[in-house]
Amino acid sequence: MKDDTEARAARIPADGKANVTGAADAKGAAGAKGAHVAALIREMIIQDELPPGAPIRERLLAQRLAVSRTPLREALRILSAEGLVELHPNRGAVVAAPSDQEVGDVLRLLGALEAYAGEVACECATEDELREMWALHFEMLAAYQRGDRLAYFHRNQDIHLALVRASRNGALIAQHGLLNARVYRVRYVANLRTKRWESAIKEHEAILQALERHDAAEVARILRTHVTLAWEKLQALEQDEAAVKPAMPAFR
Amino acid sequence: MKDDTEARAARIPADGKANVTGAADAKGAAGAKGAHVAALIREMIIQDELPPGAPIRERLLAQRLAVSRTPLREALRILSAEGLVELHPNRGAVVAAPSDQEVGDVLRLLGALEAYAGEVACECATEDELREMWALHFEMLAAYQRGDRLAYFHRNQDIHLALVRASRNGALIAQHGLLNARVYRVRYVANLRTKRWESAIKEHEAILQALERHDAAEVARILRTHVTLAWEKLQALEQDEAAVKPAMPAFR
DNA sequence: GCCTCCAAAATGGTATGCAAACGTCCGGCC
DNA sequence: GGCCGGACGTTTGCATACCATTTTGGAGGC
Repeated sequence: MKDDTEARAARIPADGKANVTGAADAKGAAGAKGAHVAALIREMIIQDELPPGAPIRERLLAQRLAVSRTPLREALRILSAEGLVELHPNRGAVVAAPSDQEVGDVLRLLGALEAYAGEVACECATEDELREMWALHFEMLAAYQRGDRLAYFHRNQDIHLALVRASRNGALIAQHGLLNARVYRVRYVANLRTKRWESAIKEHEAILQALERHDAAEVARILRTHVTLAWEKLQALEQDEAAVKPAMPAFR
Repeated sequence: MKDDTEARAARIPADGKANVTGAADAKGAAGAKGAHVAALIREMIIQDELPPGAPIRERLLAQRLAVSRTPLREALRILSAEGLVELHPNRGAVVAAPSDQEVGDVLRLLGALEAYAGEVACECATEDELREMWALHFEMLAAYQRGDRLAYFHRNQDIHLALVRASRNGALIAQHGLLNARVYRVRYVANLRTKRWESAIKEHEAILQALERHDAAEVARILRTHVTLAWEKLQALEQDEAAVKPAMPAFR
């Protein structure tokens, strides 16, 4: 078996080809090979080809990506700064496996960021931007009607991305993209497993309506909790499962 | 003249030795030589030894830091991800020289982050943490009385750092540290040049009092604007100067 | 049978060498 | 005199080779 990752079940398909999270590599972010390799590995991590906790063997991965170890190592340093991999000195790199605590921290932070973005967007979003958000919202509704959870998830992400972009704050957009990449996989899984389609749609509608009303406080209020809700529901769900089967080993 | 940076006037002295910004290198942040070099360069940038816009010559800087080019290049990739240097493919690296727009973006984002941290701290800050913040506040007052702008600036930073830490959100603390590093120098200069000592102190008092009252909304409201105020005042000041001497070349 | 210690293999870390790209400078040409 | 073009030097980018550290397998002793 040459490519053992092919067998993984939890593979996350992306309907686009790359830059799934909208991680906007800022202006001077480099265009060297190392940055390109970093993007490749980032996608591999997000799509669960490199699952959390997996050790990264430099020589192996380098020859799989058909590059030398030097650019690969540069890529790992970049991803480490982004929080997607953990570097253990003299002991190699592993794909970051954030604890529940850390995931919660990042999600709460994301919620605060989006809330702020929403407040700013209330003041400065254009008609076109609002229209585009509504369009994405309806595409999301369409995916909901068809039961297409993947498309639903991506339109959902697109809406949040559009909202953040409407803030016109480059630093905010970049930070949001980075943090989003760190929890992308968790949110995807949470989206698949929880049953809260309807409430999320209602919240989105409320957000967009509040945006049109320029009701910044309301936008912020909803976004704060909206971002973390799916995850909290998933945690509750897992606790229930754990209560049913307490003998399950700590597999995380 | 061998070391031309020695002659710079705007050198920023740090009374501690390192980690001036409290940039908390997160858990798995690597302990290899590359990360160490990155920390060195970060300090050099923050302390204005490497001024914004300065090109970074790999061989030169490598031998000055007594390391080879490989770890130095890794360090540059890290700093690029942090937004402190810009990498131009095949054309080298330069110290990031953020535009006024970008500085404003980062500062507004920082304000939003601290506001959120303040809200959380309202709920979960301990008595000890509050006492420590008051202690730092009084140290800041002492520096104010002595006219020691450097100590004042550092105690000021310490207070904000303590506030963010009180949020107990690792991701928030880390992001705050990174963003803070990007505007550290600007804020230092703004602190030196503007005359708003008193109002800043009043605001800090109001923040701490609101914290004790668990008045999250008030804490957030003040912090939002507090962070950007010094910078805005500096911009107004520079515009006045520009109005007086309009013939000044575009020197930043 | 288990623990400990040692050695060898593998892995990450660093340094250096080579190739390609960019900027610059000088000379020729219009 | 000004402009264009080519050659040179410098600098970055990548790859490979070497070194240090860790880990793992096994053999010996308790």
